[in-house]
Amino acid sequence: MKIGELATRAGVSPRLVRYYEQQGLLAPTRQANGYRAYDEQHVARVIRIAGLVQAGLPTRLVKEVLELEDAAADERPSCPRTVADMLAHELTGIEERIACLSRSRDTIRDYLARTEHAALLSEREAAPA
Amino acid sequence: MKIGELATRAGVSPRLVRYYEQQGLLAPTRQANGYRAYDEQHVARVIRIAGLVQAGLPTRLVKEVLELEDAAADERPSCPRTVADMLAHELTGIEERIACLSRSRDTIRDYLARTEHAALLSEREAAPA
DNA sequence: CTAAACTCTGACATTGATGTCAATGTCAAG
DNA sequence: CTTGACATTGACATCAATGTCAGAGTTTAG
Repeated sequence: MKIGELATRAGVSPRLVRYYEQQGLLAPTRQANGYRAYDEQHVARVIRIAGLVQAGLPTRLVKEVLELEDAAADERPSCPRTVADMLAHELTGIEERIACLSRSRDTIRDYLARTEHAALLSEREAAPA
Repeated sequence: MKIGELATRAGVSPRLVRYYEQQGLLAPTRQANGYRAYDEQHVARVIRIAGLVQAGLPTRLVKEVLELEDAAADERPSCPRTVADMLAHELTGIEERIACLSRSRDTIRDYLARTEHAALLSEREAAPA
């Protein structure tokens, strides 16, 4: 699959896909003509990348998380202490973000529930965005 | 309290505090000399703002969420349908971010647990950042 | 009183994530 | 073969979030 299809399926622009590649987050193969070639896994990966970036992680961090997932098959991955420290630190940051977002979610949810538009909440469940 | 103390206590730069004000997120009073004056609530608010921004919400959204919280005291707040729609939409976005971050959190957590540095996890609980 | 530390405003710089445009190549359909 | 859609690279533009600096006033410590 070429970049246009990938981008459409992942819901981003081709430009962004190239940017992610430039940041080392994506490594498509190339066809003889120089076109980038993607497969199904790349679609999922781009969606994941965009989600993390959207959630406030800098691409540098996204890269590390994805590398972890890639290496997740290893049973007992080796990991120098310094890297482990970094990850533990990042983990804390992520947990803080989750806590912050959860609070916002509750705020909005409660608010909608108390307005005359509570129906929107169940609507969303029926037909998720 | 003046901007310097506020900034220190909230863990951000004075510059950022002024920026948030400029974005309509903060409305300090002024002393006779023109200095901005803050109270305890402002400290919490700035921390909250920084957290939301850090978590990937644009200031425009942060503003709306905070306004909601401010008005949360109202029992049956009125809310035009269009605004409610917007909020419902944002709620979905926030939920997606939470899901994405949660997955990253699990990835990192599992990874650390499987390395020889699992101890870092419990360390963090003892002495949170 | 003076010097250091802080504040104000306003302008300019930067970084990260994207968009856009240009010049060129490729491919598929008519 | 030609035209239109899509690809490539690279440069430039933009927007939000911040940093930094300058010039001027204020406050506080010595």
